[in-house]
Amino acid sequence: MLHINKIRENKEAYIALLKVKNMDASILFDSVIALDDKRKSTQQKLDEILAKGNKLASQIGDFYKEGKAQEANILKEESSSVKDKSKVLQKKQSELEKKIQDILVQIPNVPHSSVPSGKSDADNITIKESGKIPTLMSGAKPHWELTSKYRLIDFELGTKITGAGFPVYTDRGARLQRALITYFLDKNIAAGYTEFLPPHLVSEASGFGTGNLPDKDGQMYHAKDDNLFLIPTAEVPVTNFFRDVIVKDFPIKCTAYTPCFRREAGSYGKDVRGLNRLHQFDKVEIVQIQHPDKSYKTLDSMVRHVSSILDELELPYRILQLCGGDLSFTSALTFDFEVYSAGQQKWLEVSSVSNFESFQANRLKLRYKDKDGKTSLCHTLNGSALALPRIYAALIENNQTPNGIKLPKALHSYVGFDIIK
RNA sequence: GGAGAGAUGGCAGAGUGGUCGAAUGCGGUGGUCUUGAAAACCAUUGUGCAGCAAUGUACCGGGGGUUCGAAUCCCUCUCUCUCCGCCA
Repeated sequence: MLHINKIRENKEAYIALLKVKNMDASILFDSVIALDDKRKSTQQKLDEILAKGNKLASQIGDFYKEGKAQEANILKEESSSVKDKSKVLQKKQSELEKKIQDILVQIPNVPHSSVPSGKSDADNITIKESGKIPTLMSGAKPHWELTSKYRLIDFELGTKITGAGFPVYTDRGARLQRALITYFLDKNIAAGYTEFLPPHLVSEASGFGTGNLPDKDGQMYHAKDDNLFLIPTAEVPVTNFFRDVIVKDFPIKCTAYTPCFRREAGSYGKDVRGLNRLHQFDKVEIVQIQHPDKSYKTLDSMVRHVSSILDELELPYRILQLCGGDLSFTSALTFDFEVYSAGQQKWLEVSSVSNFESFQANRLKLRYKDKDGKTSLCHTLNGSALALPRIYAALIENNQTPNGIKLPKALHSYVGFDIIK
């Protein structure tokens, strides 16, 4: 959520920038500023009336102490009428506040000035390509055939016990999954992140804190009896650690492994085969809370960090800068990582690293104190490091040989074997 | 699941109708002292909104009510703790 004062200060610039997100904000901005003007003047009137009421009340108290009941009674009447007036204004005020809030939550984050315009993912800009796209042996297979050939994942068993999109990892397949989780966490810890293992269900309040509720509630699984939601990403619990917090030292760096649960309502068709799109998958997330002056440096460092992991896994990947049309509601600047999965000859998104600036922090009331003792909103950033299923898919597809699947060196000590035969 | 207790500032903890935005202690910050540090002592130390400021106003878990006046009384919701039961 944008802060009203920032909209006031940067109105024209924001309107121009939001055009990159294919949005015309001028009418919304004008109406929200007009409402806020009204809110301010109402607040002033209300404060005056309340001040009067407070004065009267204490005068009445004094009269009683002095035993002047009659004088007190006269003031009581006056006080009552003041109270009636204040009630009217208070109601008006809270209506104004609600209207303002209703508009503000509709406005997406302002994109960073470097974000290219564009309508869809087709307009994203490739800013880096790394690694060689492998030429596979003849008869190379997509991962859903490999997982069954080497008995790594049992999709049917998952369907039997739960439903489609809930795979069962078996034997070496399970060990590979667990190894990847540990490996990613270790890489993140080595980069200075502190590991957390948060709950996998969150309250409604947390859902609001990260903006998953009320807009995207159809995407989360809901345990209705207890009104808890299964997390769609570790970002939800971890970011909510910092709800109503005043930060003392920057940066705060968190990493967390969690399973992620997504209903994926409305998505169907091509991309759902194998590991490409699941209802439950594992992901290791990185989150940073940073001073506004440093958040873009931090974003770069997070991009480099994710790159270094993919380098070490010897996976070919490319980094895309998302165009305005593909940028999420909350993000100011996002880099997507895609790995090339040679068996299906496709680029698969495995990470999305974003700077949300103060957009999330405003809703969370996540602030810091500057040197003058003023409180200001922090910047929040997050990214996947990394999402497991598509990494898994690319790893086994790209490394398939006639003799089996050869795992990259970095994983040997984690998995306990170097080839899957 | 049954019974009870509670929710106050960064933390601990007083306050049961009117100088309470809130005692006191701890912690934090600044200072005095010291070669330096510790100790001691002094001062300072919540957040939002409006205002250039002075200041005003709101906030004692959330919402509602009683009253001229509520942290304090009433209703309601949420959460936490203790005991019992069940249980990984």
